[in-house]
Amino acid sequence: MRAISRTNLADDAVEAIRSDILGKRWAVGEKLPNEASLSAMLSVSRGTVREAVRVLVSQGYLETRQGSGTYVRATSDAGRPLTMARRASLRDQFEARLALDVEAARLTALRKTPETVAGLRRLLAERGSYDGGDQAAFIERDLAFHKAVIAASGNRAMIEIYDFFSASIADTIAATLGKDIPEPDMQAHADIVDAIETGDPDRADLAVRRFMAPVLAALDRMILS
Amino acid sequence: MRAISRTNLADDAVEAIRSDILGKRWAVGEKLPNEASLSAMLSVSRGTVREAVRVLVSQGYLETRQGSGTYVRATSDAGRPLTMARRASLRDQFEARLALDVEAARLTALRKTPETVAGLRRLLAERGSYDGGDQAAFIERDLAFHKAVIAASGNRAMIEIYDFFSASIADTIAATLGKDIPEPDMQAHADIVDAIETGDPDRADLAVRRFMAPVLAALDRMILS
DNA sequence: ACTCATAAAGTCATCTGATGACTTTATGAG
DNA sequence: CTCATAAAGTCATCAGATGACTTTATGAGT
Repeated sequence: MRAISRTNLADDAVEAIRSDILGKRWAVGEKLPNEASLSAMLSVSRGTVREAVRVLVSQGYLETRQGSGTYVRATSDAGRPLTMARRASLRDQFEARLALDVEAARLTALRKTPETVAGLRRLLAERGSYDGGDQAAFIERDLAFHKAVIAASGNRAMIEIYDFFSASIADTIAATLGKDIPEPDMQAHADIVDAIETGDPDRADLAVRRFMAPVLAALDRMILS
Repeated sequence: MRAISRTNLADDAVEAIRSDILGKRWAVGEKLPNEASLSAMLSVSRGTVREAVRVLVSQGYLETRQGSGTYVRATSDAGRPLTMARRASLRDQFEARLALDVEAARLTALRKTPETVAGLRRLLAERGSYDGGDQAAFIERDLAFHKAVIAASGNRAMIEIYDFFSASIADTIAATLGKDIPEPDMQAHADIVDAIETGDPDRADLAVRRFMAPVLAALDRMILS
């Protein structure tokens, strides 16, 4: 079955370069390697590099100057194309995420393979439990797990929406709150994977809701206080 | 130093093709001439055509299928500035909508007031049943009802996401399929309102899923055929 | 006639190589 | 030291070829 067959070099190149841009590999105004170098770095032809670069130019990330080079115009997609639900409250954003998390878990349960389940368990092991150390890193590992559940559903629309939200939320959380948000424990995470493994969408649904309930409750307390 | 230095064939090609799309030269779902033909029509090389087409794909106007051709995905730029999940398949988009519909119904059930329920009943009455008349108008009335359910949840994030999808999907549905998609009947709609009125989120959840099931089944049949 | 596996044709995906246009840098005469 | 000019670097565009995938045409077998 198809699911996440990315068979498209140019799109891969777009994401690779965009990722480097968002990761501040090059500063704003800085020049990228020339087309031949990018071609070698990404192991694709120069024509494919050009297709990728032109997409990023059309999206405002890059700028090309003939005879000179290709330059970074923006290292963040903040103000850019998605003026969306960013102004929505944190509570609203979490609820939207919950909607995606639940449905993705249901779909993943229906479409799971032994490989996807094994992959989720591996990510969960890598995530570990929060030991009070680097919080940002832990949140990142945690998000990686949840994004993997979405990805396993094979639904591109949900993947993209979730990506948008996770970036936005990570932003908000990091800056405004820090603590006070209860981190669902290992067992709650494992329950989701177990439910997916059974292939029962209703169980997967329930596991995700149980997982998110404490977080939403904590948000309500913060809003009321 | 000119600001309007149009000396860029690929950008010219993008605008030429986009203009033809917005001008409805090709309907949604219709196939464009192949790359060689476009190359000849625009008097540019095939590589330049590919760069232009890829930009339009990234912006949600077109869709390419290897071995088959390039197809129009949307003939309007209404939904901008969300360049997001437009490339997802129709099935994926419906699944994402289902996720929002279900969660919104749950939240609405929890937060309902007599006024919101009355408002939904009124919209449902206005919608009526499909009598074989103006299809676009009916779809619009139908969407109005579902958007009202989302709106009643009070969740701004979901409202905005839903708006984005409904524009995109209305586009696609109207042009590509027309019939063959079963329209859930009056009773299924009424069941949702009834479930919301009870205030039981699980019942609301179930009512929405029952409502959408036939549509998804129909989509599967179309995909398989 | 009808079904269905298979061949053939059509189309996008990608690579390689080459030429032109424009910009930046190096050069050297004055 | 200045500055016109050559040289080098880089993007813009084209042409041709091969591979991968999809759609359509074909024809044997029933």
